[in-house]
Amino acid sequence: MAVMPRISAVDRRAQLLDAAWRVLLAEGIGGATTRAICAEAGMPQGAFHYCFSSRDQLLTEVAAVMLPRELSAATQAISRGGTLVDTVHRTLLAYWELVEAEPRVHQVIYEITALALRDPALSTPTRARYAGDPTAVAAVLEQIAEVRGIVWDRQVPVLAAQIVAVLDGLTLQYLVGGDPGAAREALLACAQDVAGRGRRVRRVAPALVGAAR
Amino acid sequence: MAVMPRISAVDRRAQLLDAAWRVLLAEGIGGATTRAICAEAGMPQGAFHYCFSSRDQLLTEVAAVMLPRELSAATQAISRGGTLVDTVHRTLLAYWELVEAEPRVHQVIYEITALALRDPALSTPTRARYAGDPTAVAAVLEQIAEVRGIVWDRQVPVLAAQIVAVLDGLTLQYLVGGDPGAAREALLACAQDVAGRGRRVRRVAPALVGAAR
DNA sequence: GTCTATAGGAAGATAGAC
DNA sequence: GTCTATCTTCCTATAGAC
Repeated sequence: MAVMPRISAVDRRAQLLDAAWRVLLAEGIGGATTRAICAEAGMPQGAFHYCFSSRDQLLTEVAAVMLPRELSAATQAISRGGTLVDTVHRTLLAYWELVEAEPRVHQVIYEITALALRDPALSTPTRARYAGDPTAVAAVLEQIAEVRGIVWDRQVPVLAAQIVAVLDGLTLQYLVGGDPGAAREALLACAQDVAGRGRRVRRVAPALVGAAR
Repeated sequence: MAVMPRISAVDRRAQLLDAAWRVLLAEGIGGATTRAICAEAGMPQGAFHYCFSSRDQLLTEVAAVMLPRELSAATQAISRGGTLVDTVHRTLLAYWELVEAEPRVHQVIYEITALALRDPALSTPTRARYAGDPTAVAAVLEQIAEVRGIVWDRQVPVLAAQIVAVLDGLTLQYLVGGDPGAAREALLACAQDVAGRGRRVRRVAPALVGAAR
């Protein structure tokens, strides 16, 4: 067995956070023991508590870093072309492709969420995520409205809550059932429903104002 | 310490399943150890493996019994009065009231679901639930269509998947955020969307015309 | 057939060596 | 300041007593 080189605690922290994420993806929360994480990081288990005061603290930090990454890619996918349905649909799909590309990431998010409901230490980053997602989606909706010259005829936070719920629910269905086709159909249907709530307000041509209603 | 009375294995099984459910509700999956369950059932831990071959087996049986109970109450709430939106809304609310009344039950369902994604033994009852819910919802939709004399202008399985996703997602949001108001608003919005997919095909009796739509 | 003492292992954490 | 041998605890499961 090789002799352990002396490594600063801050470096070890980074290595452990990295290793923890890999273990979480591969083994889930149940498998993310301090021993497994240290093994993945190539260091003895005892080193763990030199960097983190507890397993809980590490999980909390992992959650704080990883949970917010989820939506960022999807919220940049707003495009101008096509119908309103297309625009909404493409935005939803941008998120969905993240789910299909990395289902494990979302699986871990659910595991962390479930754990956070029992463990006060984890609840802060989790609550932040569940408060942040609807807010981010609401921002996207506002952006779409701005770009397309429409208003939503439903309270935007309610619309956002609905969308987040559908995405979360479909993700869960997909993780359990593994049928991406069903999810994509539901996603299109959702896009149609959402687009159905858009009302034109910006003048395109005077003649259209009356027809738009 | 009291002497243990001799009890048949089948009776102990029932007691353990009962106790397991209570422990699951109170402590979650993580706290549902064989020891905790036996303590709750008032029997020594060693008795456990006389009735179940493993902790996994007990959890599987609990899941098989408990998961299907969830929707049954909600699917009996179809009423005829009011608009189509009202009918759909009341049906969704019937389910939602179960969530608000017993959030812990749904929390445990998510925990079992998350565990099942890692543990093949638990996947059977869980998959059954995730396949069964959309089917049950689809049946309710067919029933509503029949009662109201409409057809859905979207594939019923897709509509059902959407509804189940919204309910699952809102439940998760509610468990994390604890805001029933937000969920109820989103539920009403969902009911409006669903009702928007109903197309009248049968002429309703004159007396009902005023009340309908 | 019913029950229990005990094995056997893995977890998180720490005291103290270098 | 960096690292590791060891402690305590709590788990599931079994071998064998009644």
